[in-house]
Amino acid sequence: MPELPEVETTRRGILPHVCNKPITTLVVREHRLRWPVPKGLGRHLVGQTFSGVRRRAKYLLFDTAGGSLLVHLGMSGSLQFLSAPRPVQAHEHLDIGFADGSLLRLRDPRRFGSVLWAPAGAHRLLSRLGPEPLGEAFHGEYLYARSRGRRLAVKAFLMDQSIVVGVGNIYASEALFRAGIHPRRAAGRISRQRYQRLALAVRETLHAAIAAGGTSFRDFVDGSGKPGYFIQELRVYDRGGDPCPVCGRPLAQG
DNA sequence: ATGGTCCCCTGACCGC
DNA sequence: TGCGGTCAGGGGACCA
Repeated sequence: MPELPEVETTRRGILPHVCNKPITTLVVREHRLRWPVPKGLGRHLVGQTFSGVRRRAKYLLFDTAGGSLLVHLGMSGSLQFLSAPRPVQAHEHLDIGFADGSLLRLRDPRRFGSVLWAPAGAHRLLSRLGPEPLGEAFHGEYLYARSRGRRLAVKAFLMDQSIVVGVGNIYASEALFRAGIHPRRAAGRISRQRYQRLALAVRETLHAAIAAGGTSFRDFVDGSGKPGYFIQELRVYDRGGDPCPVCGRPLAQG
């Protein structure tokens, strides 16, 4: 499931291939994603070029002169750049074709992803997002302040995209483990000092995952079809029952 | 405002 | 080997 490192890996993989090339076609084979793919999307894209590809939270924004294509990979989505067309396989729902014959193809078996249009780069879905975990606004003091009075589990708190973006199940588990915080502890009952360790652990975990090209759990591949290798570095995610890397006792589920 | 539940969907997994 | 049931999982919508 693509979280921040996987989305960032995707962005870096396709960025050199899709910018400043005239868009000639949009083919939508399946409109039924998380939200319907907008009918008028082709009118926004065809004849334009992408001037850049940005990431905000787990969203990719493909910028054009008139607005941005907004792509979320959901649980099972991946984008692949193809230098020439190749036969369409199952779950390959959408192609953006360029003048040189190359194309960008979206595959998403579970269709929890979304492809939307954001006029002027703004969209309702982007408006309530918290700070980027690798940016300056995210730090221990921030987490401490936002968590006061909150009774939900710290893991759910960390996965709340209005608190901090990009952290999902995998990296929440890993960061909490690295910080030595139990995932079910109430967010409001964790000390300032521990939140400082947690903020650091989130940053370190995400940086390491990006450096490894993301985590290929199930079937994540980057923009050129290559898997990521961070799965080899996961210490606790999906390892319920395995021995704890620190104390040797069996890890609990979730 | 907060927190809990439901739902979208497919593939993996399990028991028979 | 085949088949039906169950469940995960991002995150918005909805409800108490």
